[in-house]
Amino acid sequence: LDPQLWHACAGGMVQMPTINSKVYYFPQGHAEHACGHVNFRNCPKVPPLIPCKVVSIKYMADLESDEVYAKLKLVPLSGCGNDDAFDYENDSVVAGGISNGSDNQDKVLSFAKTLTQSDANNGGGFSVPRYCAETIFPRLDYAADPPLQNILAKDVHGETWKFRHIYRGTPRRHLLTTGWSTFVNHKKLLAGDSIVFLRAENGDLCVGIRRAKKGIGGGHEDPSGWNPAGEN
Amino acid sequence: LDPQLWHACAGGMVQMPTINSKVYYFPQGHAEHACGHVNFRNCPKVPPLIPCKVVSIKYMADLESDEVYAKLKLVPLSGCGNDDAFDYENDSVVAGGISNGSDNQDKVLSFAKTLTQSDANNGGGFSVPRYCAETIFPRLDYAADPPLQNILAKDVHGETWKFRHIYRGTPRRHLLTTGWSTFVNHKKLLAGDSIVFLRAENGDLCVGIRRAKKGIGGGHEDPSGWNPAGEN
DNA sequence: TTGTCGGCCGATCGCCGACAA
DNA sequence: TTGTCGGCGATCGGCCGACAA
Repeated sequence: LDPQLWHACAGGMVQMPTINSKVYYFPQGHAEHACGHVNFRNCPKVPPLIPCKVVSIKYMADLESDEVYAKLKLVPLSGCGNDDAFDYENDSVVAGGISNGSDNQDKVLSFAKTLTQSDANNGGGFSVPRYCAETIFPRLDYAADPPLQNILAKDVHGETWKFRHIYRGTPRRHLLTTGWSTFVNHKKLLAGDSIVFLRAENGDLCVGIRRAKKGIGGGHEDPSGWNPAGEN
Repeated sequence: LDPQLWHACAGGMVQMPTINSKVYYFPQGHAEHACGHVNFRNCPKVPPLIPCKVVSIKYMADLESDEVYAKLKLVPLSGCGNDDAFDYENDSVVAGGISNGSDNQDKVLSFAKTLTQSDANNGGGFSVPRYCAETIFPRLDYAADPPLQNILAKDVHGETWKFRHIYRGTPRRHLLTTGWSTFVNHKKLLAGDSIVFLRAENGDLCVGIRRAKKGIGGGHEDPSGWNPAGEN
């Protein structure tokens, strides 16, 4: 999975350390994200935080939901629990290296839009914000009437999706029509979920999705749905 | 899962031992049905057959395919490998007890039909053989024009399916129309698969399915599709 | 600029009797 | 008796511009 697409799907709030950088591993924080309850009582020697070095990073995407996640391999920097051997004041910890996939962002453009009811209704298509159509999508021949093209986009699994991109209506607007509802149904998208379009360095168009936060009070989103992905 | 419905779905060729009856357990035969290869070389002491007593039987149905299977709990009758302690000549082994669910068959009627192309095509409904409609389905009021009724049938999971049963056409024939294609699509039925209707002792109508044999030369079926289930 | 709506057209679903095996 | 077919009417998917936020 392309790290650029991965970061575009994960959103600008997600930062990843670089290989060989130093980080803290928080066992309790990790345990809180486990599926089942993790009981530390039987192993009371677990320290609250463990200085580690990042050995490897695998950018992954769930096969069913397309949601992105990462596997990090961490190696403790000092002997177990011997915190004194580690320099807490060293800024290189945590700040040792951060990558949000935007190192060459001048070349990698991405855009995220939260789906409206009209986008998610199987009654029709997808309203493409002008910014997205003009900066991410392939150039449209505006001499045609109406201007239209077929666009191909690869998802996080490398699967290609085909959409009909048309510029029509009064006033004119960009729309995805044929192919869109197939995508919505197959990915089980609902109003509130987000879609990410990304133009890779090689010119390929990619598409990712970001599920709406479930649970209570999950994340405040800009209600305008204007989320240029990958920006701070 | 009702043993009567289970046997109707399994078909007349399937016989089950009764609880406490004596049977032979064939480890090699069992291994041949395992998903992966079972290697007996590391345990060469496994005898070719082991006399056992049937301790429990659970009638099951696969949650996805509706295919029926059973879990048997067997207890060896003698010390491991000491075959001499067992009376091979005793007819009670294997013949100790057989149940095919037809103990009170005079009350439990069932019928199986192999689906034709016309039945499985989502273009329409299901041609109900007269015998099935008249002996398994609820009585139809032939005074109406055309005679029709809604029938409810429980599948192996206890889920209820609704079908419109109508007697129409020239010449007259029994059909299932509304509700049938929903059932076919949900169960992913194909031409060649079989459907089983069963009238339980309490009068409830039940429906089961029997997938077509895959693989090479799998089972010769009566091409007429006439398979009164549960009969010898 | 773009979200929602009603109109409308074409495709598909599915009910029907005709006909024949 | 029942499997297959063509017809056809109802429903639905989905493309469209109008309109307003």
